[in-house]
Amino acid sequence: MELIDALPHNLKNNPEIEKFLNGDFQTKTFKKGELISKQDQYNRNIYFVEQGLIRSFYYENGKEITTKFYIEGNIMANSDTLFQNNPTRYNFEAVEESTVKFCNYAKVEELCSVSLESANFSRFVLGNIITQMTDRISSLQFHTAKEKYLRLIHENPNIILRAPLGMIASYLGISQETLSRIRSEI
Amino acid sequence: MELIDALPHNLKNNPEIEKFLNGDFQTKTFKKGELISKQDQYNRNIYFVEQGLIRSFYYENGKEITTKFYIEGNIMANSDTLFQNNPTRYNFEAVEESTVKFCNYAKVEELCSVSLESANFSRFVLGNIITQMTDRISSLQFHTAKEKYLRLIHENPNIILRAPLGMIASYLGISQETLSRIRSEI
DNA sequence: CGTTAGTTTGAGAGGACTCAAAGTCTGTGG
DNA sequence: CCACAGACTTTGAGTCCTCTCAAACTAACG
Repeated sequence: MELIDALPHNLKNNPEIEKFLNGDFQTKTFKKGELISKQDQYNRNIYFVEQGLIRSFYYENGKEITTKFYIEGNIMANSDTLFQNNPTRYNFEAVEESTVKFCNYAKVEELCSVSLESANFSRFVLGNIITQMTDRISSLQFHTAKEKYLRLIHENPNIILRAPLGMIASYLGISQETLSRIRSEI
Repeated sequence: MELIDALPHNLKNNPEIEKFLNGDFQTKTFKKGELISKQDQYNRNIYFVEQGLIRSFYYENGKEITTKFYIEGNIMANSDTLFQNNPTRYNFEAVEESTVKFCNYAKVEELCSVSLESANFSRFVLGNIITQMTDRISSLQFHTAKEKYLRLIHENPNIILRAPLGMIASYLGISQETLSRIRSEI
C-alpha cells in the first residue's frame, strides 16, 4: 500500500502535500527481526507501513511485551516522544520483512502549521487512532483470555496468521501456554 | 476550572476562539447520579468538565462497566459517534454533582475548518488523549489487580477518594470484592 | 431511624500462571 | 538434499490469583 493511496480524496493533488510526500519522506526496508527504532531514544520519526508486519514491544521482568502490531496502511510513531517529549519506552521490530516510508514529525508539524487541510487530516488520523485504542481498552478491561483471542481473530485475522504465538499472547496480556491451549480447544 | 484556563497561551485572545467560547458553549449542572448522555444515541456534543466527577460506563451481562473517569479540566465526548458515526455504547453519569460546558462537535469542526490555530489545538488535545490511553492500555495489559490499583493511586488519587469502590473496581477490570481485599491489605 | 446503597468478609471453584519437558518447525551448513 | 541447532509450540502438573455466591456489616440519606 502506497502512502498516497491512504489519503482522502480532498488531499490528493494538493500541492503542499504533494511536495511534502515527495520531498520529506524516505523509504527503508527492514529484514525480519530487525529493529526499526529502539527504546530510551528520542525518535521523532513517523512511519507509514507500506508492506510487512511490525510490532512495538518493551521489556518487563525480562519478558518481551508486545504492545501493538502494525500492518500495511498503518501509521506508527512513538507517541510518548512526540506528544510528551519523553524518551520512548518502546522498541519497533519487523516481524516480517517490512518496508516503511518515514519522515521526522517536525515536518508534519511544519506542514500543519501552514496547511489547514493537513492539520485537519492529521486530526482525522488521530481520531482514528483514538477509536482503535478505545476498542483495545475495552477488550483488555474485562474479558477472559479466550474472549480476547476470539475478538482478535475477528478484528485482525491477519495478525493471527502472520505473527508467532508468543507475540500474540503477550499482546493479549496472557501467557503463551494459555494461548496455545485456547487454540487447541477451538 | 474554566474552559478558558485550559487553553494554551497562543490561543487566548484569539478573536475566532473567543467568539466560539462565548457563543457556542452552554453550561449545565448535573446532580449526583444523573445521566448526562445515554447509550445508543448519536450524541455529538463535546463536554468540558468545569467541576465534579463524571464516569462513562456500559452494561455487560447486566453489570455496569466503568470505562473512564472525567474530572475538572478533562474533555469528554463519545468518540465512537464523533469519529465513526456510530450510536454510542456508553453512558455518562455524574458521580458527584458536576458542571460541564458543552457544544456540538460540528461547531468545533466548523471552527477547525477555518482556523489553523484551532485545528492545531485540536490536534494537540487528541495527542494528549492518545498518551493517556496508551498508559491505560499498558496498565490493563499485563498487570495484577494490585498493580493496577497501586498505579491508579499513583496516577489519579483523586478518583480513589471520590468514586465508590465498585466503579473503581470495574474501571480496573477487577471485582469489587478483590478490590476491597486489596485495600484491606495495604 | 429505617431503608437502601455501598463495603467487607468468608468459602469454594476455576481460570490462568509458572516451571518443566517433550514435540515440531525452519533454516543453515556440510 | 539431509541433518542438526535453535526457535517456536504443545502438553502436563501443581499453585495461586481472582472470581462468584452469600451473608454480614457500615454508611448515607430522606
